[in-house]
Amino acid sequence: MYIQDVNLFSLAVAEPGESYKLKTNFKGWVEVLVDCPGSADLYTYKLPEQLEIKPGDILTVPFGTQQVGAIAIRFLSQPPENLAPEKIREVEDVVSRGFFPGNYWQLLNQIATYYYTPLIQVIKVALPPGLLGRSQRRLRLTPLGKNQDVAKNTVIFMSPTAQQVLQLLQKTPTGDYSYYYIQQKIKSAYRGTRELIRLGLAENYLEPPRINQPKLQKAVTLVVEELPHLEDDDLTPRQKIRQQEMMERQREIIEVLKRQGGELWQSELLQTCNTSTSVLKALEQKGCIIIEEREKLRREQSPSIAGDQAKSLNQAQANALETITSLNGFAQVLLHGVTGSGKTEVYLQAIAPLLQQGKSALVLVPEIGLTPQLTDRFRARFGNKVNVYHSALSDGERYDTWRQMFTGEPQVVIGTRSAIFSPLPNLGLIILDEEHDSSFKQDSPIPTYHARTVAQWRAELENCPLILGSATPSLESWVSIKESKGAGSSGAEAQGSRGAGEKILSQSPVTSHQSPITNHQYLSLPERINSKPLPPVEIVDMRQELKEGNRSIFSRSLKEALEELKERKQQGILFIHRRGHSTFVSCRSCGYVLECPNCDVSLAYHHVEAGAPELLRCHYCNYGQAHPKHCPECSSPYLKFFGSGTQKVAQELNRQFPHLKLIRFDSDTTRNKGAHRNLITQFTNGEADLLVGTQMLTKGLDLPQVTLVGVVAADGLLHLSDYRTSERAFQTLTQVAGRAGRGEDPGRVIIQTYTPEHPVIEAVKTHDYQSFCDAELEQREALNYPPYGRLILLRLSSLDPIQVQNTAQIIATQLNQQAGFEILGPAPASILRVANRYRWQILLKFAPHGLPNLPDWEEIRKLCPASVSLTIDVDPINII
DNA sequence: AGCACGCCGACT
DNA sequence: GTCGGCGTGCTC
Repeated sequence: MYIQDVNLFSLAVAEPGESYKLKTNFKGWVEVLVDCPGSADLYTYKLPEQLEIKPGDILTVPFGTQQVGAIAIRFLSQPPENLAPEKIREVEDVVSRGFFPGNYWQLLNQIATYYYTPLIQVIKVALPPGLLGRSQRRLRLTPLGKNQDVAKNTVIFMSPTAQQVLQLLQKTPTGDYSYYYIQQKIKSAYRGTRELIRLGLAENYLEPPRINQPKLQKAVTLVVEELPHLEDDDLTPRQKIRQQEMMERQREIIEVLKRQGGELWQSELLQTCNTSTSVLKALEQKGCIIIEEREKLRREQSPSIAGDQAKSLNQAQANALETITSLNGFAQVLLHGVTGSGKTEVYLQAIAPLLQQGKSALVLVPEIGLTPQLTDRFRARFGNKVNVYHSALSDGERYDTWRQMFTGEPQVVIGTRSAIFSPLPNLGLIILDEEHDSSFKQDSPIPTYHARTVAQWRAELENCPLILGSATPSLESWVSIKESKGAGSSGAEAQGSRGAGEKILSQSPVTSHQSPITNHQYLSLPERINSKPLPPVEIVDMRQELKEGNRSIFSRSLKEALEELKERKQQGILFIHRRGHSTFVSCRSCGYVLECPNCDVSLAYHHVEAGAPELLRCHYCNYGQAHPKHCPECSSPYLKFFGSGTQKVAQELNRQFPHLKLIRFDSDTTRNKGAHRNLITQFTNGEADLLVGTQMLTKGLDLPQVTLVGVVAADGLLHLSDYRTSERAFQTLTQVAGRAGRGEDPGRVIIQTYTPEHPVIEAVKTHDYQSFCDAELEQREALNYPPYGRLILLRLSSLDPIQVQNTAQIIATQLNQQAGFEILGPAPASILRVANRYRWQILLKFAPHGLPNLPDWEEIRKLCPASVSLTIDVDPINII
């Protein structure tokens, strides 16, 4: 079911003689992949004579009682023998043609195989939403049913359910609902609907799939030079004046059109001339203009950005650029540049020549909303050749952007992980910026792909370079470079990690190394641009602060630095691990902790604006309730807040530093579209002194005025029970620290912690990526964790706590009978219950190369009762 | 995913 | 006996 290799390429070509025959005679049959879970098989359909279909086309086909989306896979010259001919139906229509060139199919197949996901599911993440439409069965009243009197007289003969359905339909003016809706409203409604149909009061019909259509708009084209002169003498003086006026109006329109190159959208034309369609109609009648429907591609509105020229590069940047541009064909490049080293400029200059050659480039970023600055820079450099593709676009925008990529015009696509599927026909370069970021991994729904892994495959298939850029590369990428060095020993002067690492931190402007075998390259930008130093990192031991009588959440050092901000007219950033106000609320009398009714977590306290009711919110299922006045357990009024979130820190700042203006920057305040950009603009305009926020602050913000970075409590990052915790903490802290001192003034970083001796803290303090990696990798290797071992996580969840647990046990027992991998668990997830679902998991650990005999997932899946859902997460990132 | 069909318990 | 619930399996 999962491994379904569909090789279009060889089949589309087929036997030369045969395809020739097919062309002249009967069109034959086509096997299609149907969009329908639980049917990964191919289905055979007849090819209607009037439809031109090629493998890879997206179709609609009748399937059971509905019409569903399907992909044409291959042609058959004869129907399958074991299939009764009368059962074969005809293809209904073609939705989109010419998608999926050869190696794109291979990519999709590879993903389906590697991530144990049905191919159709993979296709679905690659396509823009709505392309694979499905029909909807609907029920509507007949004229008879709409007639109140008739209906009233018939009601007495009807069953209660039929009456309910009738009432429901009559309540809406159209008398029309989908079956799905009716069934939601009324239990077992279908018997009632059948009755209504029998009585002739209602009828059902099939609404064809609503497929995203290109948006058509009226365009006006000028076809004459100027308004023809016509005199009509038979008019009264009054009519003459009126005609003069009209012609004046028309002349104006022609002038405007002329100025715009003879063509404009009707809506824009009407707006600029402040007129109505009647004038245009008249002009059309005279044969001066043509009005026609034209496709209009919806694109995200971008603020106009001033053009921008290539900046001069420092030595390291120039070397990196030279290496990248000299690459021919597939190569994987790790661009390791410290924060503020100017990676973006290298990307921009690497892309520019590609566009000249008519090729396109793909740039993946962790979260598009978080990087308005990056997209702005690309737009400033490449103007309208830049397309942005991410899940926050409306369906229409996504569809149009997708079609725009499809045209083959040389362009730059910037997007989040799903943009790795952009259908760019002539791809010259793929860039993953901030490649260490975990949002490149999808953990639900399936396929649980990692954009970096898919990017590697795609770059290989397209035979183009892949650049992985980061200040804190993932251990996976780091090790793959190390391994390639070990493999390609010829001419390698830097043997092993130690040698390479010393180079990174040395004065040598760039280290470059190429392995002839794996074609991996390491490029380093060890210095910030304009030779700015990395900011010194000061670690504050909060235990010591407490000992010396400072009970505030701010250390004396941080307080001092905050005081200085205003004096020096500089700006700062405060990093807090959590959003909200307090992480939990507890009763001081009985110790009761307020918990989410749906999840096994405590509720976080959110302080809403003054006057609004105080709110408790679950950060897992978003459940919310009013903050109670008294303890629900013992009625004591003494409820206390514990743990600090962004809100509480902001409050505390306002209290202690009333003169500092601050902006809160977390998912609570950036929820609205564009809020992100606005807050950053406010900040860069100097409307605030301090930016207070969560993880979001770590992702690619470039704010030159920031000199101070404070981490209120690093401990929240350090003590999670996940093998990746240290890596993530190091990355986050290094990235936050990297926001300081990017401009003229030197920066300063203050990290507060209760465990200053922690290795992560030490490494962040010394900006020593290398020794952190060495220590961390040693541990990973000892325990066979990635990148030295591979993991597959089975996630089980159910509303029934007993059934999941039992199923997990049964599966684990079954798996234990096979060799070749280690099994951890079954274990309850660290938060057993989320949104009322109980979650268990089983972790499989095995050697990275040469797959062991992995279990037959089909068999495993059969062990799951319907009430238990099972997700197979390959190379999981979140395992707690 | 829908939507058959068919089996089983509760009721006229 | 029939109605209405729900589990199982099929859709070219």
